Amino acid sequence: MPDREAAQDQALGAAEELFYSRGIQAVGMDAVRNASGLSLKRLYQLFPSKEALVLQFLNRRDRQWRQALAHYVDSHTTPDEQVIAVFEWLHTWFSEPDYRGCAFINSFGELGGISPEVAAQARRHKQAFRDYLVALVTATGRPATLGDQLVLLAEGAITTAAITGSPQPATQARDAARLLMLAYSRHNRAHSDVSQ
Amino acid sequence: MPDREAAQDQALGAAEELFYSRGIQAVGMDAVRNASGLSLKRLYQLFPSKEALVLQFLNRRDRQWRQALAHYVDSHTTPDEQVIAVFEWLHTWFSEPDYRGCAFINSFGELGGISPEVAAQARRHKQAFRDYLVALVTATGRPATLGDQLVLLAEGAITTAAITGSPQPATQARDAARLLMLAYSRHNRAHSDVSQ
DNA sequence: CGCAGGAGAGAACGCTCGTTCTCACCTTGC
DNA sequence: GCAAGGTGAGAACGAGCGTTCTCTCCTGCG
Repeated sequence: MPDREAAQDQALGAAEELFYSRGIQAVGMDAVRNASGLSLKRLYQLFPSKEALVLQFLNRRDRQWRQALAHYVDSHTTPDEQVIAVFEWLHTWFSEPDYRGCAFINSFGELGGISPEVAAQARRHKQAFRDYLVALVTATGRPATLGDQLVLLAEGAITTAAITGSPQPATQARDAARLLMLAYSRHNRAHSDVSQ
Repeated sequence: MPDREAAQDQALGAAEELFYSRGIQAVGMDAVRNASGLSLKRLYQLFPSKEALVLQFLNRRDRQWRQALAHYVDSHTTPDEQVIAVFEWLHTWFSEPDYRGCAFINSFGELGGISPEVAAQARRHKQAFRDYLVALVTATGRPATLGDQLVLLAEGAITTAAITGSPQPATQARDAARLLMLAYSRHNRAHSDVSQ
């Protein structure tokens, strides 16, 4: 049984590339077999079913995505810069040549209606991102409300960049984020009243 | 040949409900047959293939969605109110019991990687929404830049509401939109400088 | 009244998918 | 050296898909 962990990683790597670029249902286990170099038998002793492979793919993707984001944000020092860094990182992500949106939004759209596990995984991922961004925002002394608004800008940029094929939404979202941060800055806070 | 148009509408109505709630690939032509009450033979003489049915479904959905939005917006008078009305309408949409996000984002995630036609249809729909919102924004005397930012808020609200299952993102997006409109109002315009 | 033609219901076909099985082969411990 | 068990390659299987075909029935017109 040579290196179960390495084989799993190889399978998940191949599955990620295929699932992300073509969608999940359009990719058969034969394609994963060919791309990973593993035999079907080995694949099925590493993952009991395709659904298990899909869930582990989402799990791995969640870990890697959040880690890459946090790594970039950590390279910035002030809290305000760290919030803006999120949108800068989005821009580099959108610029990847085979960028095709958020794997969790895509999976939710494709399977969320028929697979509660996939829907739950998407929910967890988005919740984790929201918690992370809200923490960055509250570290600047601003309210969580702003964090939720910035989440919407980021999510909107993710799907708009995917469909238009341009990284520009990241810049637009960053500019809007700057304006909202200004609106919520200590100096302006007393004057802000957006209630009807 | 009794009423080809009515039969098409019946088929498209059934297809819409199934495709939207369960995804496209998960719905077979048999399911469309059962839901529409049409025979398979009739279905195939109305639409030459499943792909044609899918594209017409997206076409119809685009028309109906934009018409419903425009109808709600038109019931408001001032340009500023009309912009905000977009987010109010989103809230009522998100509150529908079987809301499951934007059919075009979902279709793009599921089939955009393997069907250029589906990807193009999603692009067209989002472009039309963007043009509409930008027109509403410029009618208030504010720049198109703001329109693009509000598009991101709306798109983010659409997916966040779908995944979390709550209509609350519409309210958060509306509040953020109000703040951005304030930031871009004539009074503040000279002082806004968000460049790095 | 008879018959041609189209419609409905669903069986059938070819294909692909997820999953399992076969079988020859290779390793490995005694 | 050899039995035993695990492996790889791919065939096989059952189910489900999109699509087409069959067959029966109904309809409407001469």
